[in-house]
Amino acid sequence: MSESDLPGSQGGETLLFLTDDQLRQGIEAMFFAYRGFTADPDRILQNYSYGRAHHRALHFINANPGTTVNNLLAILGVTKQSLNRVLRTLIEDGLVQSNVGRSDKRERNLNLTEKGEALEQELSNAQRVRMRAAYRQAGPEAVQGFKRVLEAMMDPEMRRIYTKMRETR
Amino acid sequence: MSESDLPGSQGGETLLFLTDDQLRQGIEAMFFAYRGFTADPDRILQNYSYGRAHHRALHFINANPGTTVNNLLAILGVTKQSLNRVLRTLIEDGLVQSNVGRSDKRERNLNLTEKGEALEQELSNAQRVRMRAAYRQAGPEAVQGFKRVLEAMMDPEMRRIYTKMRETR
DNA sequence: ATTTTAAGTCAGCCTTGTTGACATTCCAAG
DNA sequence: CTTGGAATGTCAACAAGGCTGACTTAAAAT
Repeated sequence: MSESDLPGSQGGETLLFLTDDQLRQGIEAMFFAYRGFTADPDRILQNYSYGRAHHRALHFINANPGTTVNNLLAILGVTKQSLNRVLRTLIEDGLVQSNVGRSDKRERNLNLTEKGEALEQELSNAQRVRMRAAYRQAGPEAVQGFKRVLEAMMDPEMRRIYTKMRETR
Repeated sequence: MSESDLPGSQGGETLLFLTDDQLRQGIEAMFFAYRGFTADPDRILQNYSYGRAHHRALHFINANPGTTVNNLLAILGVTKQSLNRVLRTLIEDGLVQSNVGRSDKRERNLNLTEKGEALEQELSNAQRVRMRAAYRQAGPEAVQGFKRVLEAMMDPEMRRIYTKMRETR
């Protein structure tokens, strides 16, 4: 309404889809989809009386074995007190192992134990099942686009971290 | 690793992109992108000492003028106690108006006041700026795919609500 | 007349985020 | 060798926003 009553397309750079309503739809799609995205792990976590924060820690320790606390803080974007609370219970419960760094003994290298890997697997399996179904339903080209838009939506620093992680895999 | 070493594409139904690593990348993309998605409104909300919950209420009242509390509960997927806490402050602060229903006097019809519309505009403007930039960067085909995957990721009931809202617009 | 529904409220609990203060350990620079 | 600063961890207190359970009021439906 407020812009772009322009009709037609000009191949790859249309403005047609940038009406406020189209953008609102995208916003709502993100909202509803994110709920689905977290629903399955959330259900599983209840059985262990853990929360989403525990899942995130498990996920990124698994993705970056031997990572330090500081690095994890940068990825998760929370305070160290917040992370520490979660990390402590995971260590106490024997899901995460924290080893003093070899070169710098102030640092802690974090790794999943077998038990930790098992839960991480259970959680990400559930999440992958939904992702796989969605990908299959939407088709390969859609998946390309999906990732392109999500990447463009990230804060630059997060995109940097995201890109680095996918490279070292 | 666990499936699909099949090479090549078969036009629209490949399995190539469904490796666990590809799926994990999608999961991480969702995580990092959602942070970007909420970052701008979150910053604004601090100035008013409101939270994300207030934003969601404002958004969906704006999108469904005259909606009832029950309807809003279904959309947001929270308990009425949770919603009521947020709604009460918005009504007290004069952002939302609650009117007894005409046909059914048990119901309350919720609408934004001018003040409420102003804040909703400020918030969704900030969010749209980022969406618009991301859309433009990714291109129109990508946006199509983005929405297709997100829709496929929703719980069926949420997809129903999402679809209905976009129709009545 | 009774039951059900919509809305609201009170109390209490949990998770997960925040600040601020402070201790410890240890690297590195002066 | 000492000292400054970085990395880690911990304590306390607090807030937002979820949750459950119990209960009231008003109005609609049966």
